[in-house]
Amino acid sequence: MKKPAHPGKIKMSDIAAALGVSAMTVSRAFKGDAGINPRTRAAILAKADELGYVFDATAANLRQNRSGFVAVTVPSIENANFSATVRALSQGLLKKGLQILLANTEYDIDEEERLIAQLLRRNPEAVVLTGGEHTARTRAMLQNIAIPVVEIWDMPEKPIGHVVGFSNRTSVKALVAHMVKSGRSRLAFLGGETDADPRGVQRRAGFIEAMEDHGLDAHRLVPAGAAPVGMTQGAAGLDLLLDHHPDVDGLLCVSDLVAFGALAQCARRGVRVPQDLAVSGYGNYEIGRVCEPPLTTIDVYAGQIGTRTADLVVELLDASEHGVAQRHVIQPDLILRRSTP
Amino acid sequence: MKKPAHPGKIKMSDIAAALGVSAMTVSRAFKGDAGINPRTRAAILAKADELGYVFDATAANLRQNRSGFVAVTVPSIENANFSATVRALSQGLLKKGLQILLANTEYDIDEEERLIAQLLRRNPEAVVLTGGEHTARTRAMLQNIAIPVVEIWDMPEKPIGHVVGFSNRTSVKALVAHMVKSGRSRLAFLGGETDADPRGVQRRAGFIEAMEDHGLDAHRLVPAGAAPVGMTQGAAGLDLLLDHHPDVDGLLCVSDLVAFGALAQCARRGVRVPQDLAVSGYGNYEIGRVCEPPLTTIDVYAGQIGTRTADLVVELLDASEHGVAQRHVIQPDLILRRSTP
DNA sequence: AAAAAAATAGTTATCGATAACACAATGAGC
DNA sequence: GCTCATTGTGTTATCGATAACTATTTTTTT
Repeated sequence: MKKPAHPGKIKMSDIAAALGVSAMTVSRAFKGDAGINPRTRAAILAKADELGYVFDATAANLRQNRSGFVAVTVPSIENANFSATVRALSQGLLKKGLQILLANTEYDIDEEERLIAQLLRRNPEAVVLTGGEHTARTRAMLQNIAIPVVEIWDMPEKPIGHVVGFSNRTSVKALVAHMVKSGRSRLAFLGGETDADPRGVQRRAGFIEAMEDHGLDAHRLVPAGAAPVGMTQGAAGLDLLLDHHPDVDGLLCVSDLVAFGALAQCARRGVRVPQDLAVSGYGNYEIGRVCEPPLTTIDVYAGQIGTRTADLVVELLDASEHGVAQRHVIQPDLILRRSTP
Repeated sequence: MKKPAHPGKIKMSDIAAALGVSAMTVSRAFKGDAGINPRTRAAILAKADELGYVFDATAANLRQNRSGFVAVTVPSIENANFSATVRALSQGLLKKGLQILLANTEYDIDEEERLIAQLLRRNPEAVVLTGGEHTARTRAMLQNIAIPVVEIWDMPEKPIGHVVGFSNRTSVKALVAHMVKSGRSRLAFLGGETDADPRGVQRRAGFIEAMEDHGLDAHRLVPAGAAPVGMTQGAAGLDLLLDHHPDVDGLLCVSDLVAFGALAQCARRGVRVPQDLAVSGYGNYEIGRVCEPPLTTIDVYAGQIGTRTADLVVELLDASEHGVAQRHVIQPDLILRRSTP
């Protein structure tokens, strides 16, 4: 007689043996109430509790070919916008018993490729990618996969599957329009020059486009450094800006964090906002509401992206048939506050 | 003949059949180089790539009784301190091929209990809990479990297993001492009155204790509302403070976020910091470095907590024997900046 | 060249839960 | 009382990878 490979673990058959029923009956007791005598069921659950039984999802997953996992990648969970999305997504999926398998790409699509390869080994039921830029191998891995793929936070031209996002590029136009309308024309853009953050690049491109639409010159482009760019880079960026373009009268920043850094530096240098310099952020972070002056910004509804993605994933998993690729467009809103006139 | 339950999926035996070898040989090709001819191995990997084979970790996990998962709970991933810990933890574990299974408790220990029960079903190899307060059932579930349990971000009196943390209570004393030494004595504490955030409660308790140590009165306690408390609550809290305790000359806040909110409100009300009011934060968030004036704070080394926890978990998993419960104490540091004299 | 050791590959059984089917017991309808 | 539907439970095989063992080369040693 062979000894068991994993000794000591309590399994369904142990409960079954203790009660003189079959393992199948125990299995049924743990699922829906389908076809089991309530008394038997109660006895089984009581005994399971008594024995300290822990359901083994791994075995069930293998047999059923359903993992209950949704694979999710984000550039960095430390970014408040992304963590808001992940939290909402997580909450939405939890209601349906789905667990998130989260991976940080660190703003690197090669790392994303490696992580996705790892995640796929765990049989996720859907894949959610933040951003629309991926390596060729990533696309190949996901192109013909049998599970839903959702790209979020972006509006890729050739999406892999479904999309829940918005156009970073066009959303900037509202900011430029507002600045121009209120009399500013020598506008600058801070950030968005590093390929690692495609959303930043697109915002910058949107700035240039919008300026040209208004017949204005878009040469005031200030780099903020490698992603992730935060408040510190915003402060440094403002110094750069005033060095190179002292005539500037309006500044658009790639995010509220950068804008706040710039704002703080303005305070130190005695630059009055918005009188001397109008400043806008992007993303509607909490800080933009609280700082002085509060920041004009674009709300991209990070939480809503997560919620809608969760709804979409649930819908796709419920529908047995693969419908067409869906494209959910979130409409970002311009939030006017006192940092612009 | 029965049809397969999960049709279409490519498995090791398909690769084996295509090459005229056994499934076991394919399995060996995917693990370390142990005992397999390099040529055979190369052929197998090539064929696997050709067929688009994806390793099924679920099956391997079941057979080996190793999941490669570490279960982690945090109050909220949206808090920058916790997300820094999670990111560092994630990176440290990734090197050893371990994946994080993350759950947000939303500052609720009953929710934590439910989430842990779910997480345990997936056979995690270790459990990491943020905080040291748990329900009785949570403790029961984890007390006699065969895997390492680590509590972080706290210094519980009766830990479940291992600990990587610091004393929220005593770390506040350095702040009070600094304020007193620089001539402030009518100190207030903002936040930490809600049980949902035990770390905040402990910081507040530490404030009261420190005040008594200095022979000062600790009645200036201002509530900041339900967890999570952020910048918005800090701004509102400052108004409350000045209403009830207009004589205050030093303010300790439960976090840098709250402190920043208070700071912004000071700017609006014309309260000069630090001349009229010294302000300190807690946690050394990025904002405290960038705002004006920069915040005196306590650095609790959130990233380091994650890194050390990852190292500990890896060490515990490598050691076959269960050693004694370890207690890693992180030493928080006082960071002096211009928000205090 | 024979014996011993090492390298390589195959066989079988197993991890734990459950789908699919088979079967017994109970109740309804005539 | 007898058939038929319903409910509750048991049996067997299976998901895919791999540990443990056995068997076959190939290489090394004496």
